Amino acid sequence: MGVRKARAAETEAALKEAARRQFAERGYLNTKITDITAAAGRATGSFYDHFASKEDLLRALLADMHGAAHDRLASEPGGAGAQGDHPPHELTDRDQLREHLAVAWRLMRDNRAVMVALFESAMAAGPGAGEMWRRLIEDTRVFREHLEHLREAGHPLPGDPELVAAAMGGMLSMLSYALLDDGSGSGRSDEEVIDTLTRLLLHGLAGPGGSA
Amino acid sequence: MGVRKARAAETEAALKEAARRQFAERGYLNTKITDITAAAGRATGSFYDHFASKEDLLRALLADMHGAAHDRLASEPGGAGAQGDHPPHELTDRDQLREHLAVAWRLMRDNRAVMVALFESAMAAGPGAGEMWRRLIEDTRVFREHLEHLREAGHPLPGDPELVAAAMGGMLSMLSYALLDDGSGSGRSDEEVIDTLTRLLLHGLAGPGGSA
DNA sequence: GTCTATACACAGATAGAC
DNA sequence: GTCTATCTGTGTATAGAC
Repeated sequence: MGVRKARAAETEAALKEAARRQFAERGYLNTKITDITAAAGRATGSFYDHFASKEDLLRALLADMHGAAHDRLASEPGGAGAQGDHPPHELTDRDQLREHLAVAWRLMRDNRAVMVALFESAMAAGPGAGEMWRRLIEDTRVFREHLEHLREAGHPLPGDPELVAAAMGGMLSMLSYALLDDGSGSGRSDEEVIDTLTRLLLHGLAGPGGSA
Repeated sequence: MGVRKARAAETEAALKEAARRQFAERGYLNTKITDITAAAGRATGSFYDHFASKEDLLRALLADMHGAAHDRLASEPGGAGAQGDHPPHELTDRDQLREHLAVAWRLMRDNRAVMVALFESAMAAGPGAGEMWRRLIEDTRVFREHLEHLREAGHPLPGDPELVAAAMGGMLSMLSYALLDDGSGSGRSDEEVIDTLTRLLLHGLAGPGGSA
């Protein structure tokens, strides 16, 4: 790779990194192109040598995230890979439910900038487009599949798998957006949130016994 | 009231009504002042004779909503009024939980425009402001209070009342935003959603028996 | 590829006639 | 109070020198 290309790659990386920082702290909608270039120490015009628009940049960030996630999965010990179906699975098992929620929560935390951006982007499209529902369904595919397996195994569910999964996903994304701010007030630990959600989703408000 | 004032009131009402329609179908952020005036059959400039800004208009719509809600409560048979504390209450009772969820759901449905607008408005403020968390806490005050009563009565909860209430509220608002579109695809009835949420929140995924 | 300077589009808001 | 016409501010995107 030539020096010129290296420089270019460096600039592109700087822009992405700056964008991530800006999105996480000011939000996607509030961040202007000039905020990103300024934070990256580059000129405004340079932005367009790498990305066609803010939306295009977001797509790039999303691709990076997916790539990283894929790499991580591929190097896992168990190595189920990208298949997505891990065999013996019950979402009604406390530890396994907790693990699923923890994975989702950490994913959101570690990629907060992209999550925030996608969220705001979908929101700005407005309702009516049904964009929000589409994304919710898509992002909770894993939950839905687990629930369908449960149902096929004869376990009674609270409702249609797709709807239940969407409800769980909505709870997660809303909470993460609202309180996953860098040290924002609330001062709740990841553990507290995950434990609380696990208990709520496993046994509900009535508690384990169901005697009340 | 003179004819002139009546005309003015009429225009203001028309603007509000048009805004509600526009917000509900295109979203708050996407709706321009000119969209509202055009839909109301008025000139652009007239808008500012009644509202200082789009945000100001939203505040007015919110006030109207609160006013209507207050009136409705005051004319209720039981008539607990605006006090907010209805005595014998257990969120662990199926019918009472369902009723609470149904009330919240219907509120969101009937005031979809305002809900959407508030949601998008808070979102546009970006995270970091903690605005989303603040609103979530505020809007789930009733849930939180019920949960605190339960806790004081010795009932074990999934976690801190404020957090559990926020989780429930987040689930509700996210779902309502995503699928409470006027006849938008999904084709789920209010009853299905409310029943599903009731079951999920009452007994969780493990079901009533807790035997699994 | 990166910069500076600038054109362009658009939404918010105002001025002044009626 | 309502209208038409217009100004302004702001963010996106491009042009052209280096």
